Amino acid sequence: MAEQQSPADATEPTPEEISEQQAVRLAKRERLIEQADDLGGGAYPVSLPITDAIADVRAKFVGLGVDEASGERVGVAGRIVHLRNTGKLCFAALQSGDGARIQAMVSLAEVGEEQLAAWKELVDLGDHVFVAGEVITSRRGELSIMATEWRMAAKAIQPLPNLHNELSEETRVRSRYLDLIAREQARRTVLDRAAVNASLRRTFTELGFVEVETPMLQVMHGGASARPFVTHSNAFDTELYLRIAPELYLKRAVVGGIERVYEINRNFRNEGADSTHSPEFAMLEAYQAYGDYHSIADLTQRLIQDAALAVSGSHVVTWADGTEFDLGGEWDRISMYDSLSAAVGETISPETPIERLRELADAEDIEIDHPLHGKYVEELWEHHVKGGLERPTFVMDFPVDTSPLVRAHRSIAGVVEKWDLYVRGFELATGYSELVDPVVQRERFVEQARLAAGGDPEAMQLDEEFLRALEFGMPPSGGMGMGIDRLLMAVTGLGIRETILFPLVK
RNA sequence: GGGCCUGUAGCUCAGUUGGCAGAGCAGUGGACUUUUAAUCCAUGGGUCGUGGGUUCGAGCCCCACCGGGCCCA
Repeated sequence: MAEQQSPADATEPTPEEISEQQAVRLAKRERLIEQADDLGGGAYPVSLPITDAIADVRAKFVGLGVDEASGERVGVAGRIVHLRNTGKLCFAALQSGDGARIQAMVSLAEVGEEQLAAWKELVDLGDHVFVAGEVITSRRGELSIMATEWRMAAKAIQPLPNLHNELSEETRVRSRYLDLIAREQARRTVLDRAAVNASLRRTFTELGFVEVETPMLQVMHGGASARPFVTHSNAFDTELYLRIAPELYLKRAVVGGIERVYEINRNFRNEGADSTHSPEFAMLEAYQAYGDYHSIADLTQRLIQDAALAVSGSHVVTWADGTEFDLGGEWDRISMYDSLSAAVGETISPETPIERLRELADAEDIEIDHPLHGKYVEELWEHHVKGGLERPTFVMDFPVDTSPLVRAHRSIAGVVEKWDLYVRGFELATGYSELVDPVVQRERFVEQARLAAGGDPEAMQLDEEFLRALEFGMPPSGGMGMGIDRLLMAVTGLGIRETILFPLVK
């Protein structure tokens, strides 16, 4: 070709920056574009005469035998994940986004010398192509389309990874799009997550709950104990916080009369990031006026069981590694103090002196940071009871001094109406009978503010606006929070990095 | 925060005692009308994470930094 440097070359990567394979493919792209009229519309045609999805063709012709012709024509498009040619006959496996594959056959007899040569010269593994032709089966019985026409649908400039090896863990996470092309489980996880989200919303809707969206950028951060991300608003010339929880706004909604309210959205916590903690994570919170921690436990069990049903078709879910896990039936509700008492062989209650708790902790070499009664009880409980929980279990009635924003138990002194739900060994959700007395709430906030002033970066700020809302009267309510990523882990058995489509990576 | 492992071709990985940088797939040229990770012939491709150091000589040894992973706290 006599054509010299075109102006476009100036903006393209220099040869030093691209691999040999990219250079080859860029040249093929140029040819497709230059000879668009002869080559079916260039490298990136705007539309293609597709008649059927690959999966539909597979389903429709499932009964076709070996080396048979159906007599029916289709036009399909897909990414080439396998490519062979034998001189006058070429084979390609086309894969659609859902992973469905079909074989395309491009033969001299059907497309002619020119189109066959163009296919062999210009089509690479990884390209999206369109083929139209009769649905047949090959001599080996493979369902195929004997092309009478082919077109480039989207030319790939980067070579596809080798699909015969597993992608490295890092490539999977950093280049999830490749993971999705290569791995069925990656595709399934995306669908499972969507199914879980849809199921949650469906269940909430059936139960009369209203979905709202509350601020992600907040002037005050609150609703949880965690370090926030700080950002700056130019318009207000003030610092803003990315929310650590939606709680204080959802409660305002309840005050305003949205009596069954929930939000599914992202929270941000400026803390350690590792394989089980992501700085941003999807969270569900729900509040139910005239409910309490019992009714909200009922709700939580229903939400999770419905989600399991949506993903697995059963309350018995099958994890990625093949093990079955039963999320069905009524889940146990055990008391933290009672279960701890049974485990250590003596009665532990809110009246148990802290000295005795310290002795029990020392005997097990458990180190405690904050020497509160409740801290000892929770640590001892985790040590003695938590590991033995097999079935999903609500652990109820926590010590008051470690749960400052929860309503006191209606009949047991020193205990609050709070539960944690343990599934598969980790804390999946937490629920409360919400504290709605504005005077008590203010006292607890003041205490938190005192801790903050003392340098505790996780302590809550005193949210005067929230307290004012409470002073207008919030009905007695149950509330719960659940991590969506953890729910996915419980239902699918995957690790957290697998459940997040694009985890934060440096 | 501590310990251990890891980074080499587009992808997945080898690389011996410190002595010419390797394989499979992918690519390029050729043969082949039924392939399924086809086969056969020929062949190109490397800032060995980055920067220092030791050495006649460093992918390999030492130091620092960057990225990733595992265990512990």
